[in-house]
Amino acid sequence: MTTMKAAQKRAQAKVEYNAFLAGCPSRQLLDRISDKWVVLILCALGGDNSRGQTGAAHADTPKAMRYSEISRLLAGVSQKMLTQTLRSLEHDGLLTRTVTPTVPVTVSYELTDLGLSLHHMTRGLRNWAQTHMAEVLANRENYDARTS
Amino acid sequence: MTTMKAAQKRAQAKVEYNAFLAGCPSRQLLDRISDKWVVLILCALGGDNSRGQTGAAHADTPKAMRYSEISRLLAGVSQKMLTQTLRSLEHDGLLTRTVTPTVPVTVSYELTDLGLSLHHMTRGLRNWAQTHMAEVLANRENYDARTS
DNA sequence: AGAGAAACTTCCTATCGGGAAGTAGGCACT
DNA sequence: AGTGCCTACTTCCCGATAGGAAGTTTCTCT
Repeated sequence: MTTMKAAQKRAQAKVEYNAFLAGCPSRQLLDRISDKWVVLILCALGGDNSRGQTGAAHADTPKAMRYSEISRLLAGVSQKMLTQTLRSLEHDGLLTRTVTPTVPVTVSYELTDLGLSLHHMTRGLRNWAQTHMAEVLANRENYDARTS
Repeated sequence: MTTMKAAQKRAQAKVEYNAFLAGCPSRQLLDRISDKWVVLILCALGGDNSRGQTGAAHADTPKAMRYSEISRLLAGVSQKMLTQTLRSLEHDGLLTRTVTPTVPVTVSYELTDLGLSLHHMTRGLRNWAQTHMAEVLANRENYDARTS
């Protein structure tokens, strides 16, 4: 990693990434995005906030949200994890952090195009969880009954 | 009404589950599937094993794999986590575990239809990680340069 | 008899997430 | 003037959890 320009390196490396390899950067990236808080934050910022509309694809209305808004929507997230996860997503360029020096300072977060592209995946995950919940529950009962 | 058909039940349940609520079962399910080992195992069993083909969608050839095969493919997974994760996926009905009493016992794992449907999501995640790796790397450099 | 192989299981420890309390800095009310 | 409250964090402590390594079981081959 010395004389090659970053852009060149990236272009060449694209073919080489394989998330199954422990040392591969794409594996680390996959590890990071395979995180419950990452998925939920992307869903929140991607606009599929309320319940319902789980099955059908509907227009995304990605919207900027304030720290406290996200905190309220993602019931159960600790402030520490929220801040930490938002920072890492900002670091990777998935969202932008904007500070407005209002009365009490206002910080808003918004998905970038890159973040939006990942949002398509996370929205799918959330929808899957909600639509197949009943099936999974049935399978669990079944399994527990068999192994009792 | 216990005579409700599964499809109906699912359709109704859809409206009720909301992964944003901390207590909702679908939230717990989302937490479980938003796990790096879950994603990688599903990718492995779903058939997109080798490197390459990062961008284009290609035919899945879900295949049964032995414990040791998975262990070898997912470099870096500990035996404990592999066993644990496979059990939880079996418990939820995403894959089947088959023991064949051969010379040294052979255990093979295979995706169920439910697991296969989730595989579509996880494959997307893996592809996303591999195709956008370069972009993320660039964003990180950028971020670090700005905040240095 | 002893080695070896597959698929775990158990134990120990390092790391990580959650809970709660503390911080900054500006306004607003008494 | 001082007390208190607001947002968006940061810090600290502790219990839960992931990882590494070694042990277990059962059978076969040498």
